[in-house]
This record gives sequence, structure tokens and C-alpha cells, in this order.
Amino acid sequence: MTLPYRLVIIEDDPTVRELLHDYLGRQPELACVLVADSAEALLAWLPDAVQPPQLILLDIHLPGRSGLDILPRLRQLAPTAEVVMQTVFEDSASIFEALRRGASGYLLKSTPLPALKAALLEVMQGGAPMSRAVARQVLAHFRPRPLAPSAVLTEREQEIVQNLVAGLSEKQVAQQLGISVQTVHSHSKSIYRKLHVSSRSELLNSLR
Amino acid sequence: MTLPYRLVIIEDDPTVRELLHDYLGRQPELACVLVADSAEALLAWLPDAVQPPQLILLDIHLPGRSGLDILPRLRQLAPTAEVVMQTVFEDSASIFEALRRGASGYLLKSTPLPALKAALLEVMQGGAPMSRAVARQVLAHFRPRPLAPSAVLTEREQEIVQNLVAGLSEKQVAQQLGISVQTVHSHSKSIYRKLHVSSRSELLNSLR
DNA sequence: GCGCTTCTCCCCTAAATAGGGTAGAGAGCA
DNA sequence: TGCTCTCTACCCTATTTAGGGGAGAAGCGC
Repeated sequence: MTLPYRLVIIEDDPTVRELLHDYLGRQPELACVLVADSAEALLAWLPDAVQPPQLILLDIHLPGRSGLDILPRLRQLAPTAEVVMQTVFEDSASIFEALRRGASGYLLKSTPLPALKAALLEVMQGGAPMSRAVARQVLAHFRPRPLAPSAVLTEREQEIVQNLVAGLSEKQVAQQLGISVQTVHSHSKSIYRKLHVSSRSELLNSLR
Repeated sequence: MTLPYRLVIIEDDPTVRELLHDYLGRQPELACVLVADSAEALLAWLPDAVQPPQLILLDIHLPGRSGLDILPRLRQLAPTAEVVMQTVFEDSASIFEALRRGASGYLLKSTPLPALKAALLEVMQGGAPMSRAVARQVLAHFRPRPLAPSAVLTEREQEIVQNLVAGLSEKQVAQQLGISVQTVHSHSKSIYRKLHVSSRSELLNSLR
């Protein structure tokens, strides 16, 4: 078989760390090249590493600098490494921040060890493993906000809103829908009145 | 065990359809309440259905109306149903459009039958199954765009861009940064020139 | 010093947008 | 038949944005 993937485990809880080390270290597909308890330890080790790690399993809440904070630095020092975040939190802020900063996977700590192993291997095969709850939140992020639009606005008005927030000018919206600019303007006036905003800026903000 | 999930399969290729029907129909966790070859058949059947379906496996490229097109209508007629899209395409436009319109999962047609079954069950458990390539594209969507801004624009200009795309007016940006409206305007002129756009609409579009 | 860039602010005109009206054509409903 | 709602389109004025110009101050490299 091919060489095992060089894996780094960063986890502050000694019990959990040993559990991960024991289990993942026994897998023939993985080789633990570093097991440490802090982000600082990882950053200090990276320049001395003979070979850069391919996989980094990173706890998100660590003493000192959090796993989130070191993500950008990590991408500088080990640009080829895939980072999988592990956390007990499933708040969307942490999730999106981690993804934005370049994590390739996001697993809850409740993930069973075999599933964790599978996730690590999936990352190396070009995947992006996410725990159920995480994947749902990521998906929900793409849905249009059901705030005001769906209930208050007419179908045509929602159509106009979609085009406006997509960045089209009123003129472009008019062309797109095959109606006059004045009509688009009339609709946007209604929209602004219904959503209690008074500019496209506010509209964008209210739908964020 | 609990009742099997009521599943609808929409697939135009007769061979594939029968394959899906055969395999998924044999699973004790699933009950195929409708197997059809077109989006129209599904829309026509829904009002007559004794019980609404819980799961809809929907091919994205269908003769007549595409699976994408009927998603909004589907969410009206069967708001509680979870929709899993299946396709040979993995272009990001289709993916994001499907997710935006309310799909709960996005699988490539290359997905093996057992994995397909697992994905369907995962949806019912609150998950959001995605094929590897799809998950990667979804994740990549959260990364900051390395397009023009970072390379071409100055630090201050990037700051202005962020505020502009956030939906603030030039006046608001001026207040935010503690400078005059004219200065903000000067910056945005430079930004437009550098990014080859000529309105905020185009700017939003170019950064999408 | 000199040139260059960046950030700041101002001038101008033209175009787009905001907000206030009015109004006709259709659809749906009591 | 009226009534209401929606979509359509136009009128008006005021504000904001776009795009052209110029210009001073500060910083950087040669």
C-alpha cells in the first residue's frame, strides 16, 4: 500500500489526546508525526519538521491561542496540509469562521473514532467531511433568508429583490424581466416601504 | 422498527430508474410511493397523494422542466419533503442554485447504491449529504476570493470595497472610516478603474 | 532632491436611485 | 356590479453615485 499520511494531532485534554493518539496511531493509513497540546507547540514544531504534515486534526478551543486564530498562520507555514477542525461547539459563527480561514473539514467531538478516521481519509481524497449538524448549517447558509420577503412581498416583488441584491441595476432588472425601468422603480418603492428600508444599502443589510 | 420513509424517485433514464427502484425499494427503511420519469409527473401526482412524500430523489437534468426549475414549486406543494438532487454535473452554478432553492443534499450519479441509501437516511436524520466533489466546492465558497482585491487594490481600497459590498452607502463608509464622502468617492473611482467595473452593481457581480 | 504612490479633499457634469404622486389594465372576490 | 390587489407605466423633485478633472501632504526608494 501507499505510505501512511503524516498526521498531526493538537488536543489539550490529555485523556482525549491519548485516546486519539492510540486509535489513529494504530491505523496503517496514518502516521502521527506530532501529538501536542497547544497551537504554539505546533507552530514551533513546523519549521523543524523534516517533512511537512499532510493532515492536521485541530481542536478549536485550546488554552492560549485558539485553533481558529492559528489557521491563517498555519496556511503559511504548511500550505499543503489539510486541516480538520474538531470542536464541541456547533455555533455557526465558529463554523463559518473556520471554513473561511481555510479548514477542509469540521467535525464535532462526538464523532466516533472510526468515523473520525474515515473523515481524515476522505479529506486526503479531496473530500470535505462535515458532521451532520455542521453540514446542515452550511447548507442553510445558501437558502434565501425567509425573514420578511416570503411573507410580506408579492411574487413579483420577491423577484425584483432577488435581482437587486444580486447586484443588478434597476435598468438591468428591467431588461432582465422585460419591463420598464419605471415599473422596476415602482416595485422597489413598494419593497422599501414594506421592508422599512430607504436605500439599496439598507436592503442588502436587512437581508444579510 | 419505525415506518419506512415515503420516497419519490424522479429519473428519466429507464435503466437507471429501474435500478434505483429495485435497490431502494428493497430497503426496509424506504418505501417508494412514486417512481416517475419527469418533473411534471411529480407535480401532477402531489395533490392527489394520500400522504405527502418525505424524501424526493430528483434528477437535475430532465426532459422538459429541469429538476432545478421545479424546486421552488416543490417546496410549496410538499414543504416537509426533503429533496436530494442527483446529477452528472458538478459545476458550481448548478450546485449552488440547487442548494439555494432548498435542496437538502447533492449527490453525483456516480454514487454507489449503498452510499445513496445511506445519504437518503442521513437526510432524514437531519444531515446534508454531499458527494466529495460537491462538499469541496461548497467549502471553497467560503474562502475569501483571491481574485483581484488582494493583488491589485491597496489596503485602504480593500477596506472600502468590504464596506461597499457589505451594503453601506458611500456616506456611511465615510462615517465608518472617519473620512469625507469625497475621499470615499475617490477611492471607489480608483477601485472601479482597477477592477474594470463601472457601477456598484458590477462590483458586486465581479466579487460574487 | 526627485519621482512615485497613497491617502486625503475639492471641483464639475451626468446618470442612477429614492420617494412622492397618479393611473390604467386584469384578476379575484363579495 | 363594485371593490381590492397586483402589475404596469408615467410625472415630479431630491439625493446619491459615476466619472472626469485637480491638488496638497506623507511616505518610500533611488
